[in-house]
Amino acid sequence: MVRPPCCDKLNLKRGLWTEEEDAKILAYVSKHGTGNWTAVPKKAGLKRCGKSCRLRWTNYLRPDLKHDNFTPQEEEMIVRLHAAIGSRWSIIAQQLPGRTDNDVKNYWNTKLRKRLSEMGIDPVTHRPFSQILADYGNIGGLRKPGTRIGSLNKDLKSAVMFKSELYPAPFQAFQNINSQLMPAIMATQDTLLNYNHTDCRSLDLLAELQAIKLVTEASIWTKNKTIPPPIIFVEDSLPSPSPSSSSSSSSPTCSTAAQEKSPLDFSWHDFLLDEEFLPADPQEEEIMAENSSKELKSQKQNVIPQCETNNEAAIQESVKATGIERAVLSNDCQTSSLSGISFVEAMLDQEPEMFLDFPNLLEESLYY
DNA sequence: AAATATGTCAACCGCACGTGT
DNA sequence: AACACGTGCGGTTGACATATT
Repeated sequence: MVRPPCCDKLNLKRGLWTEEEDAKILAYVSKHGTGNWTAVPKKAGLKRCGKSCRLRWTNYLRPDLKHDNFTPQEEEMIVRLHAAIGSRWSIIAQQLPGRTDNDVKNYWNTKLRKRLSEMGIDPVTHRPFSQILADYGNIGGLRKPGTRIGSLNKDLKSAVMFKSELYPAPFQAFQNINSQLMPAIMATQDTLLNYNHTDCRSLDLLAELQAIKLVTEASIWTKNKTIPPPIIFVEDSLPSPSPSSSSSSSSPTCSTAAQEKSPLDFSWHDFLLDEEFLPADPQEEEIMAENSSKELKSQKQNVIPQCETNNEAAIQESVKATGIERAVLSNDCQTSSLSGISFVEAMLDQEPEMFLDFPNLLEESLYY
Protein backbone atom coordinates (compact mmCIF):
# COMPACT_ATOMS: atom_id res chain seq x y z
CA MET A 1 0.00 0.00 0.00
CA VAL A 2 1.57 3.27 -1.10
CA ARG A 3 0.28 6.41 0.47
CA PRO A 4 0.44 9.68 -1.39
CA PRO A 5 2.58 12.41 0.14
CA CYS A 6 0.48 13.95 2.88
CA CYS A 7 1.11 17.53 1.75
CA ASP A 8 -0.32 16.80 -1.69
CA LYS A 9 -3.74 16.62 -0.13
CA LEU A 10 -5.75 19.82 0.02
CA ASN A 11 -2.99 21.96 -1.51
CA LEU A 12 -1.21 22.29 1.79
CA LYS A 13 1.65 24.72 2.07
CA ARG A 14 5.19 23.43 1.84
CA GLY A 15 8.66 24.86 2.11
CA LEU A 16 10.17 27.26 4.58
CA TRP A 17 8.21 28.35 7.59
CA THR A 18 7.33 31.95 8.33
CA GLU A 19 7.57 33.59 11.73
CA GLU A 20 3.81 33.75 11.82
CA GLU A 21 3.51 30.02 11.30
CA ASP A 22 6.12 29.38 13.95
CA ALA A 23 4.18 31.55 16.36
CA LYS A 24 1.04 29.55 15.72
CA ILE A 25 2.78 26.28 16.43
CA LEU A 26 4.36 27.66 19.58
CA ALA A 27 1.05 29.04 20.79
CA TYR A 28 -0.69 25.77 20.12
CA VAL A 29 1.92 23.62 21.82
CA SER A 30 2.17 25.87 24.85
CA LYS A 31 -1.56 25.54 25.28
CA HIS A 32 -2.20 21.91 24.35
CA GLY A 33 1.18 20.26 24.41
CA THR A 34 2.49 17.91 21.75
CA GLY A 35 0.75 14.86 20.37
CA ASN A 36 -1.80 14.06 17.69
CA TRP A 37 0.04 16.15 15.14
CA THR A 38 -2.48 15.45 12.43
CA ALA A 39 -4.96 17.56 14.35
CA VAL A 40 -2.50 20.39 15.00
CA PRO A 41 -2.74 22.23 11.65
CA LYS A 42 -6.49 22.49 11.89
CA LYS A 43 -6.53 23.53 15.53
CA ALA A 44 -3.60 25.91 15.15
CA GLY A 45 -4.93 27.46 11.96
CA LEU A 46 -2.12 26.33 9.70
CA LYS A 47 -2.26 25.18 6.11
CA ARG A 48 0.39 22.56 6.68
CA CYS A 49 0.24 18.84 7.14
CA GLY A 50 0.68 17.43 10.62
CA LYS A 51 3.89 15.75 9.71
CA SER A 52 5.38 19.05 8.63
CA CYS A 53 4.27 20.66 11.89
CA ARG A 54 5.81 17.92 13.95
CA LEU A 55 9.06 18.23 12.04
CA ARG A 56 9.17 21.97 12.51
CA TRP A 57 8.59 21.60 16.22
CA THR A 58 11.04 18.77 16.84
CA ASN A 59 13.83 20.13 14.67
CA TYR A 60 13.59 23.83 15.27
CA LEU A 61 11.01 25.19 17.70
CA ARG A 62 11.50 22.94 20.70
CA PRO A 63 12.70 25.15 23.56
CA ASP A 64 15.35 22.70 24.70
CA LEU A 65 17.24 22.78 21.42
CA LYS A 66 20.72 24.19 21.13
CA HIS A 67 21.30 26.42 18.14
CA ASP A 68 24.99 27.06 18.66
CA ASN A 69 27.91 25.26 17.07
CA PHE A 70 28.84 21.73 17.95
CA THR A 71 31.57 21.49 20.57
CA PRO A 72 34.66 19.34 20.10
CA GLN A 73 33.25 16.99 22.72
CA GLU A 74 30.05 16.63 20.74
CA GLU A 75 32.03 16.05 17.57
CA GLU A 76 34.04 13.35 19.20
CA MET A 77 30.90 11.73 20.54
CA ILE A 78 29.33 11.68 17.10
CA VAL A 79 32.39 10.16 15.51
CA ARG A 80 32.72 7.56 18.21
CA LEU A 81 29.09 6.55 18.11
CA HIS A 82 28.99 6.53 14.34
CA ALA A 83 31.96 4.20 14.36
CA ALA A 84 30.07 1.92 16.69
CA ILE A 85 26.53 1.97 15.37
CA GLY A 86 26.62 3.69 12.01
CA SER A 87 24.06 6.20 10.87
CA ARG A 88 21.57 5.66 13.65
CA TRP A 89 21.11 9.38 14.03
CA SER A 90 18.28 9.29 16.49
CA ILE A 91 20.27 7.14 18.88
CA ILE A 92 23.32 9.33 18.50
CA ALA A 93 21.24 12.45 19.01
CA GLN A 94 19.84 11.03 22.23
CA GLN A 95 23.35 11.16 23.64
CA LEU A 96 23.67 14.84 22.75
CA PRO A 97 21.22 16.95 24.74
CA GLY A 98 19.69 19.72 22.72
CA ARG A 99 20.59 18.19 19.37
CA THR A 100 18.18 16.56 16.96
CA ASP A 101 18.84 13.65 14.69
CA ASN A 102 18.59 16.07 11.79
CA ASP A 103 21.24 18.30 13.35
CA VAL A 104 23.58 15.41 13.88
CA LYS A 105 22.97 14.00 10.43
CA ASN A 106 23.58 17.33 8.74
CA TYR A 107 26.69 17.98 10.77
CA TRP A 108 28.05 14.59 9.91
CA ASN A 109 27.33 14.93 6.22
CA THR A 110 28.71 18.43 5.86
CA LYS A 111 31.64 18.47 8.28
CA LEU A 112 32.68 15.33 10.06
CA ARG A 113 32.51 12.98 7.13
CA LYS A 114 34.72 15.21 5.09
CA ARG A 115 37.20 15.71 7.89
CA LEU A 116 37.59 12.00 8.41
CA SER A 117 38.13 11.49 4.70
CA GLU A 118 40.81 14.12 4.68
CA MET A 119 42.49 12.40 7.57
CA GLY A 120 42.67 9.24 5.51
CA ILE A 121 39.90 7.51 7.41
CA ASP A 122 37.00 5.97 5.61
CA PRO A 123 33.92 7.64 7.16
CA VAL A 124 31.80 4.58 6.61
CA THR A 125 33.99 1.92 8.13
CA HIS A 126 36.17 4.27 10.23
CA ARG A 127 39.20 2.41 9.05
CA PRO A 128 42.22 3.89 7.27
CA PHE A 129 41.82 3.94 3.52
CA SER A 130 45.14 2.20 3.22
CA GLN A 131 43.91 -0.79 5.10
CA ILE A 132 40.68 -0.97 3.17
CA LEU A 133 42.60 -0.86 -0.06
CA ALA A 134 44.89 -3.53 1.22
CA ASP A 135 41.92 -5.69 2.07
CA TYR A 136 40.39 -5.00 -1.29
CA GLY A 137 43.57 -5.88 -3.10
CA ASN A 138 43.83 -9.17 -1.33
CA ILE A 139 40.26 -10.10 -1.89
CA GLY A 140 41.28 -9.99 -5.50
CA GLY A 141 38.26 -8.39 -7.02
CA LEU A 142 35.70 -10.59 -5.34
CA ARG A 143 33.63 -7.59 -4.44
CA LYS A 144 31.06 -6.50 -6.87
CA PRO A 145 30.97 -3.08 -8.47
CA GLY A 146 28.95 -0.58 -6.53
CA THR A 147 30.09 -1.82 -3.17
CA ARG A 148 31.78 0.42 -0.65
CA ILE A 149 35.01 0.45 -2.59
CA GLY A 150 33.32 2.48 -5.28
CA SER A 151 32.30 5.41 -3.14
CA LEU A 152 35.48 4.97 -1.23
CA ASN A 153 37.36 6.11 -4.26
CA LYS A 154 35.96 9.62 -4.02
CA ASP A 155 36.85 9.86 -0.36
CA LEU A 156 40.30 8.63 -1.22
CA LYS A 157 40.83 11.39 -3.68
CA SER A 158 40.03 14.02 -1.12
CA ALA A 159 42.30 12.25 1.31
CA VAL A 160 45.18 12.28 -1.10
CA MET A 161 44.72 15.95 -1.83
CA PHE A 162 44.71 16.69 1.86
CA LYS A 163 47.77 18.01 3.61
CA SER A 164 47.67 17.46 7.32
CA GLU A 165 49.68 20.54 8.17
CA LEU A 166 46.90 22.72 6.87
CA TYR A 167 44.67 21.72 9.73
CA PRO A 168 44.04 24.26 12.47
CA ALA A 169 43.62 23.72 16.17
CA PRO A 170 39.93 22.72 16.29
CA PHE A 171 40.86 19.62 14.41
CA GLN A 172 42.61 18.33 17.45
CA ALA A 173 39.41 16.78 18.67
CA PHE A 174 40.00 14.03 16.17
CA GLN A 175 43.42 13.29 17.47
CA ASN A 176 41.60 11.37 20.12
CA ILE A 177 40.85 8.68 17.64
CA ASN A 178 44.36 7.56 18.09
CA SER A 179 46.46 4.55 17.71
CA GLN A 180 44.87 2.84 20.67
CA LEU A 181 41.27 3.66 20.03
CA MET A 182 41.48 3.06 16.31
CA PRO A 183 42.31 -0.64 16.55
CA ALA A 184 39.29 -1.15 18.77
CA ILE A 185 37.08 0.53 16.25
CA MET A 186 38.63 -1.51 13.48
CA ALA A 187 38.10 -4.68 15.40
CA THR A 188 34.54 -3.70 16.02
CA GLN A 189 33.97 -3.28 12.35
CA ASP A 190 35.59 -6.58 11.62
CA THR A 191 33.45 -8.21 14.23
CA LEU A 192 30.36 -7.00 12.54
CA LEU A 193 31.57 -8.91 9.50
CA ASN A 194 29.49 -8.09 6.48
CA TYR A 195 27.19 -5.85 8.38
CA ASN A 196 25.99 -3.07 6.11
CA HIS A 197 24.51 -0.04 7.81
CA THR A 198 22.19 0.86 5.02
CA ASP A 199 20.59 -2.35 3.94
CA CYS A 200 20.90 -4.59 6.95
CA ARG A 201 19.29 -2.28 9.46
CA SER A 202 17.55 -4.99 11.36
CA LEU A 203 20.63 -7.12 11.62
CA ASP A 204 22.46 -7.45 14.80
CA LEU A 205 21.70 -4.66 17.17
CA LEU A 206 23.36 -6.73 19.80
CA ALA A 207 26.58 -6.57 17.90
CA GLU A 208 26.14 -2.83 17.88
CA LEU A 209 25.73 -2.83 21.61
CA GLN A 210 28.89 -4.85 21.85
CA ALA A 211 30.52 -2.33 19.59
CA ILE A 212 29.53 0.61 21.75
CA LYS A 213 30.91 -1.19 24.74
CA LEU A 214 34.14 -1.90 22.95
CA VAL A 215 34.60 1.68 21.88
CA THR A 216 33.89 2.88 25.37
CA GLU A 217 36.34 0.46 26.87
CA ALA A 218 38.96 1.43 24.34
CA SER A 219 38.85 5.01 25.47
CA ILE A 220 39.12 3.94 29.08
CA TRP A 221 42.17 1.83 28.27
CA THR A 222 43.62 4.83 26.61
CA LYS A 223 42.97 7.06 29.55
CA ASN A 224 44.45 4.63 32.01
CA LYS A 225 47.28 3.80 29.63
CA THR A 226 46.55 0.16 30.19
CA ILE A 227 46.88 -2.59 27.65
CA PRO A 228 43.57 -3.71 26.22
CA PRO A 229 42.78 -7.39 26.49
CA PRO A 230 43.17 -9.42 23.34
CA ILE A 231 40.30 -9.01 20.95
CA ILE A 232 38.71 -12.41 20.70
CA PHE A 233 35.58 -12.10 18.61
CA VAL A 234 35.83 -13.81 15.28
CA GLU A 235 39.45 -14.49 14.79
CA ASP A 236 39.42 -17.76 16.72
CA SER A 237 37.21 -19.27 14.11
CA LEU A 238 39.44 -18.29 11.26
CA PRO A 239 42.29 -20.36 9.95
CA SER A 240 45.52 -19.33 11.55
CA PRO A 241 48.03 -17.61 9.36
CA SER A 242 51.35 -19.26 8.97
CA PRO A 243 53.78 -18.41 11.74
CA SER A 244 56.09 -16.72 9.32
CA SER A 245 53.45 -14.28 8.25
CA SER A 246 53.72 -11.00 10.05
CA SER A 247 51.48 -8.95 7.86
CA SER A 248 47.83 -8.20 8.11
CA SER A 249 44.62 -9.29 6.49
CA SER A 250 40.93 -8.56 6.51
CA SER A 251 40.49 -10.50 9.72
CA PRO A 252 40.84 -8.92 13.14
CA THR A 253 44.38 -10.18 13.25
CA CYS A 254 44.98 -7.82 10.42
CA SER A 255 43.86 -4.94 12.53
CA THR A 256 46.07 -5.84 15.39
CA ALA A 257 49.16 -6.61 13.38
CA ALA A 258 49.96 -3.01 12.76
CA GLN A 259 49.25 -2.09 16.33
CA GLU A 260 51.99 -4.34 17.54
CA LYS A 261 54.43 -1.93 16.07
CA SER A 262 54.73 1.59 17.22
CA PRO A 263 52.73 3.96 15.08
CA LEU A 264 56.04 5.49 14.18
CA ASP A 265 57.68 2.52 12.61
CA PHE A 266 55.00 0.78 10.61
CA SER A 267 54.81 0.95 6.89
CA TRP A 268 51.67 1.04 4.83
CA HIS A 269 53.00 -2.13 3.31
CA ASP A 270 52.03 -3.72 6.61
CA PHE A 271 48.47 -3.36 5.53
CA LEU A 272 48.93 -5.35 2.38
CA LEU A 273 48.48 -9.03 2.55
CA ASP A 274 50.84 -11.85 1.95
CA GLU A 275 49.54 -14.32 -0.53
CA GLU A 276 49.79 -17.07 1.99
CA PHE A 277 47.21 -15.22 4.00
CA LEU A 278 44.62 -15.66 1.36
CA PRO A 279 42.24 -18.58 1.21
CA ALA A 280 43.32 -21.25 -1.23
CA ASP A 281 40.13 -20.89 -3.21
CA PRO A 282 36.76 -19.15 -3.13
CA GLN A 283 35.20 -22.18 -1.50
CA GLU A 284 37.55 -21.91 1.40
CA GLU A 285 36.72 -18.25 1.75
CA GLU A 286 33.04 -19.09 1.91
CA ILE A 287 33.69 -21.58 4.66
CA MET A 288 35.67 -18.98 6.56
CA ALA A 289 32.86 -16.49 6.26
CA GLU A 290 30.33 -19.07 7.36
CA ASN A 291 32.36 -20.05 10.39
CA SER A 292 32.78 -16.45 11.32
CA SER A 293 29.05 -15.86 11.12
CA LYS A 294 28.33 -18.86 13.28
CA GLU A 295 30.84 -17.77 15.85
CA LEU A 296 29.43 -14.28 15.99
CA LYS A 297 25.92 -15.60 16.25
CA SER A 298 26.76 -17.86 19.15
CA GLN A 299 28.48 -15.01 20.93
CA LYS A 300 25.45 -12.84 20.51
CA GLN A 301 23.29 -15.51 22.04
CA ASN A 302 25.60 -15.65 24.99
CA VAL A 303 25.40 -11.96 25.57
CA ILE A 304 21.68 -11.24 25.81
CA PRO A 305 19.60 -14.10 24.46
CA GLN A 306 16.28 -12.55 25.31
CA CYS A 307 16.83 -9.72 22.90
CA GLU A 308 15.76 -11.65 19.86
CA THR A 309 12.15 -10.64 20.25
CA ASN A 310 12.68 -6.91 20.29
CA ASN A 311 16.19 -5.90 19.45
CA GLU A 312 15.65 -2.18 19.29
CA ALA A 313 14.01 -1.99 22.68
CA ALA A 314 16.49 -4.43 24.08
CA ILE A 315 19.51 -2.45 23.02
CA GLN A 316 18.13 0.66 24.63
CA GLU A 317 17.45 -1.23 27.84
CA SER A 318 20.81 -2.91 27.76
CA VAL A 319 22.60 0.34 27.23
CA LYS A 320 20.95 1.75 30.31
CA ALA A 321 21.38 -1.36 32.36
CA THR A 322 25.05 -1.75 31.65
CA GLY A 323 25.86 1.88 32.18
CA ILE A 324 27.39 2.17 28.75
CA GLU A 325 25.40 5.27 28.11
CA ARG A 326 26.94 6.89 31.12
CA ALA A 327 30.35 5.64 30.25
CA VAL A 328 30.16 7.03 26.76
CA LEU A 329 28.94 10.32 28.07
CA SER A 330 31.40 10.59 30.87
CA ASN A 331 34.40 12.82 30.76
CA ASP A 332 36.51 9.73 30.90
CA CYS A 333 35.94 9.35 27.24
CA GLN A 334 37.14 12.79 26.42
CA THR A 335 40.66 12.33 27.58
CA SER A 336 41.82 9.74 25.17
CA SER A 337 44.53 11.77 23.52
CA LEU A 338 47.94 10.25 23.32
CA SER A 339 51.20 12.04 23.25
CA GLY A 340 53.20 11.81 20.10
CA ILE A 341 52.21 10.95 16.57
CA SER A 342 48.96 9.14 16.07
CA PHE A 343 48.28 6.13 13.96
CA VAL A 344 46.33 8.24 11.51
CA GLU A 345 49.07 10.80 11.19
CA ALA A 346 51.59 8.10 10.56
CA MET A 347 49.32 6.59 7.97
CA LEU A 348 48.84 9.94 6.30
CA ASP A 349 52.55 10.39 6.06
CA GLN A 350 52.79 7.22 4.05
CA GLU A 351 49.75 7.74 1.91
CA PRO A 352 51.58 9.49 -0.98
CA GLU A 353 54.02 6.63 -1.16
CA MET A 354 51.18 4.20 -1.49
CA PHE A 355 49.57 6.08 -4.34
CA LEU A 356 52.88 6.47 -6.11
CA ASP A 357 53.21 2.73 -6.08
CA PHE A 358 49.61 2.14 -7.04
CA PRO A 359 48.41 5.09 -9.11
CA ASN A 360 45.60 3.01 -10.51
CA LEU A 361 43.94 3.15 -7.11
CA LEU A 362 42.87 6.65 -8.03
CA GLU A 363 41.23 5.73 -11.26
CA GLU A 364 37.49 5.94 -10.97
CA SER A 365 36.86 3.54 -13.80
CA LEU A 366 38.61 0.79 -11.95
CA TYR A 367 35.63 0.22 -9.76
CA TYR A 368 32.75 0.67 -12.12
C1' DA B 1 30.95 42.78 -11.12
C1' DA B 2 29.11 38.63 -12.86
C1' DA B 3 29.12 33.78 -13.24
C1' DT B 4 29.97 29.58 -11.29
C1' DA B 5 31.06 26.31 -7.69
C1' DT B 6 30.60 24.81 -3.17
C1' DG B 7 28.71 24.54 1.51
C1' DT B 8 24.93 24.57 4.72
C1' DC B 9 20.77 23.16 6.63
C1' DA B 10 15.66 23.17 6.78
C1' DA B 11 12.37 20.51 4.89
C1' DC B 12 10.53 16.72 2.31
C1' DC B 13 9.92 11.83 0.99
C1' DG B 14 9.13 7.15 1.56
C1' DC B 15 9.32 3.43 4.40
C1' DA B 16 8.78 0.79 8.74
C1' DC B 17 6.64 0.03 12.87
C1' DG B 18 3.20 0.25 16.62
C1' DT B 19 -1.48 0.70 17.90
C1' DG B 20 -6.39 0.78 17.64
C1' DT B 21 -10.52 -0.80 15.39
C1' DA C 1 -6.33 -10.94 9.98
C1' DA C 2 -6.73 -6.74 7.61
C1' DC C 3 -6.76 -2.14 7.49
C1' DA C 4 -6.19 2.86 8.79
C1' DC C 5 -3.75 5.98 11.16
C1' DG C 6 -0.01 8.24 13.80
C1' DT C 7 4.68 8.52 14.53
C1' DG C 8 9.69 7.97 14.01
C1' DC C 9 13.58 7.38 11.20
C1' DG C 10 17.19 7.88 7.66
C1' DG C 11 18.17 9.40 3.04
C1' DT C 12 17.73 13.02 -0.09
C1' DT C 13 16.53 17.46 -2.05
C1' DG C 14 16.61 22.20 -2.95
C1' DA C 15 16.84 27.04 -1.53
C1' DC C 16 19.86 30.09 0.10
C1' DA C 17 24.49 31.84 1.50
C1' DT C 18 29.18 32.17 0.74
C1' DA C 19 33.50 31.44 -1.71
C1' DT C 20 36.01 31.24 -5.83
C1' DT C 21 37.11 32.17 -10.57
